[in-house]
Amino acid sequence: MTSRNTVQRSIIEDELRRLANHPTADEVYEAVHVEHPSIGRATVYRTLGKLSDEGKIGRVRINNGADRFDHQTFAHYHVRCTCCGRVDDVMIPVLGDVDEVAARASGYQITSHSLQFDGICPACQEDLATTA
Amino acid sequence: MTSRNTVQRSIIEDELRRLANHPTADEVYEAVHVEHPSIGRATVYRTLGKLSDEGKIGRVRINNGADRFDHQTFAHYHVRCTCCGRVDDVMIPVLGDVDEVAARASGYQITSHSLQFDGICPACQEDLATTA
DNA sequence: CTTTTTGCAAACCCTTTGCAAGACA
DNA sequence: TGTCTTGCAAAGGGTTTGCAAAAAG
Repeated sequence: MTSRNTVQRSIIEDELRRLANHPTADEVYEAVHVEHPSIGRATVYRTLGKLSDEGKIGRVRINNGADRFDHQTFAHYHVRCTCCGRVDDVMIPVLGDVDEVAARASGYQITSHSLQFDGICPACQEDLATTA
Repeated sequence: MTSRNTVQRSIIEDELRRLANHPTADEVYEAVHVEHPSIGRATVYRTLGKLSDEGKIGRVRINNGADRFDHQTFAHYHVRCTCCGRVDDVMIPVLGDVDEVAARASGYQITSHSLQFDGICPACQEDLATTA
């Protein structure tokens, strides 16, 4: 069950790092497809999944939307623009004690939390201001 | 664009309040379907959506899973059991200042945040303890 | 009588899966 | 060689939508 180094795997990982900005699996697929039309969609989904399971990349689960993949792996939060859908990093300190507090409040054994912000990105704020 | 009071609407809302425990739209549909086989799935999805848009019920977006609906409408957080999938309330104080902090950190105009916990519910903890 | 809502089925998005062929170690 | 991975197409879960008929105001 060891991971093999295939051509596809490194192409996909490279493309994710090139795109940099939290692409969906499908966006990675589209980008890869331009140069390598033979690489299938399923391979991209499978490979991104494996890479994130192995901790080599991050997976950002978005409420009500496709998962996004992150070339960075350290813990941080994300914000999604409700106008254009883009997703950006939110560089604020990770909540240290909420898991413990939530555990006491719920009786659950907490393994993780995810905090997602929704809002309007700077570009869309501009657009709204000039349109109005 | 005013909301009309239809039979289906009140049946669906009543059923949600009876179920109480964060059902998915499909679970509400199944429950409604028992007594009212003529009510269609699309009606349940549409009605729950409208009710939550109107603020009469809550919608809980679950990472990587079907949306759930909540008969309670005040702001609170949720935890999902990674074993059995159940979703419970987490009655901890709502984070008051994170939106502002996130706005400063990201340049976004933040409209909301959602915090979801993942963990193991008391029942599954039992099961794991006795099985191991 | 006008507008919303319903029920149905089909479409939709995102993702996973079965399988035979191909690539890695 | 033995096992993992690929590519394809089909299936899957969750949800939305087009449309004509029915119901609300």
